[in-house]
Amino acid sequence: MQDDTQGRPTEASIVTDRLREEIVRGEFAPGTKLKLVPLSRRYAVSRGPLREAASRLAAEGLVTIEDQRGFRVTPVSREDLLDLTRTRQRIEVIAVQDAIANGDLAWEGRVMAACHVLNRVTEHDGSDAAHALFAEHHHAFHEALVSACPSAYLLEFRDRLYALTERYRHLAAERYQSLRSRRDIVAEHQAIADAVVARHASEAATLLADHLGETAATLLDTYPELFGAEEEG
Amino acid sequence: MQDDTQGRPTEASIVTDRLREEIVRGEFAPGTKLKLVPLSRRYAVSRGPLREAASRLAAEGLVTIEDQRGFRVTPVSREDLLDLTRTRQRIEVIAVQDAIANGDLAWEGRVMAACHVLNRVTEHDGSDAAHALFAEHHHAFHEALVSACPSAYLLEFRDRLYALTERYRHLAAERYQSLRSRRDIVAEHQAIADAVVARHASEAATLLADHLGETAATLLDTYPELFGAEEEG
DNA sequence: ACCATAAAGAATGTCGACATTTTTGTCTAA
DNA sequence: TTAGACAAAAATGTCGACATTCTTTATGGT
Repeated sequence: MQDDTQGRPTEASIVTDRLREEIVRGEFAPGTKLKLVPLSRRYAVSRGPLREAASRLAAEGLVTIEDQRGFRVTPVSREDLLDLTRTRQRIEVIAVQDAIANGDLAWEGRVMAACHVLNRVTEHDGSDAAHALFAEHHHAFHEALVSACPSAYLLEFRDRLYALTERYRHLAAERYQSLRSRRDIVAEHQAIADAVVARHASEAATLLADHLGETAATLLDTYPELFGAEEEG
Repeated sequence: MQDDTQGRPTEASIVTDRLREEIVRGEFAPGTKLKLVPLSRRYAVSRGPLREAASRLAAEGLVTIEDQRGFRVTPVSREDLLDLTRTRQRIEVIAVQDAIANGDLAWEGRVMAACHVLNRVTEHDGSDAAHALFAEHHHAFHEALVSACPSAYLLEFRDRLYALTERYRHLAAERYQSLRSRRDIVAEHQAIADAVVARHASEAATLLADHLGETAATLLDTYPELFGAEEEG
């Protein structure tokens, strides 16, 4: 839990954010040991702040602590992705229904705006920049959907689950250049946005849950061999 | 996320558990600054492991980080308790329904056993020891209820919410000696256990949600003045 | 060839010290 | 009396060094 009204952030906080982002981007293989000396060179900080960062990320589920053996990027597995997806479906459904019940007009605007931008930006080419842009706006869209949910606890949990899922996406996308399925992503997003703005709660819930489920299913049966035991780092 | 198969735990892990327990027990007033030098004396460790512990607890919501200003016990408020309770109702309801759908006979046994023990131990007197015993078995009972839920993510989130709620309970109980309401706690617990074991999912959900809601309501309107701005430490 | 054992190397965990920032306390001026 | 500025004190954040533990490699026996 971090305060918003902050002056200079601490090195530990900075490195936490950087490390989180790099893990989510899949730049460390799952199960990789987070060796503090190399990392301290990479980030130009000592091991102290790094330990803090790893400790925080451990509580978020991205890092695993093995006492006396240091830190490790949390492994991935088929079972974990299934549980993650199922949980995310449940949480996001609650959050979006909360948002539908509580959202005002400005919220509707944010949803439509984010959806529009996302549609225009959805994987025009396969470049890295395009993928990053997609990831950014995809995140913004899903964030907008639930942004009218009044529960801070629910939203925070949702954020964590989102980050964990993103890692799976990036891991798959990184290894297999083009992560494109036969789904019409634009149509899915548009349908969700429409249902949400029309305040059709149960329809929105179904669409959103299916959307999340489809993503996981695509990952799983397109790249089934990806999620087994992972090698050392 | 901590591994189970561990040899000697690290000082940071030990102190994390101790600090968490003390905060949950309400031994630090909400909003209190966690001054590291006094704490390092108290736990006989240096400030390094303490910073790690505080960092981990921050991700659990028990501690708040203010960069360059150190750590602080997360404040309490009426709004926070309401959000916490509402979220907990939703999460626990899902978890218990999962458990009902997936639990086997051994799980039923665990529920009945924990309920029985809890009934026999429910606040016989007002002593500290009795209260601690009640807290322990109350925790065990609610844990047993959801122990057949197969989702690790859901259970972990539930644990966090439970700990946060426990802090409110202890804070109120600490200040006001006898935390006894007109509720028949034993009957409530028994009804939940019965519904759960009978696999009456929606009835169990209602009973459980009401149980949690009642607890929060009791805290709020018995001790309304407790949850405002808290003093410095 | 294989396993157990032992030594060497590497990485972690912890501490104490230093620099910087925040906080406290005091004094002055309006 | 209050507000603001300045100095002193305290607390934080960060680093580098030491001891311990884990890991790897080498060694020797069966």
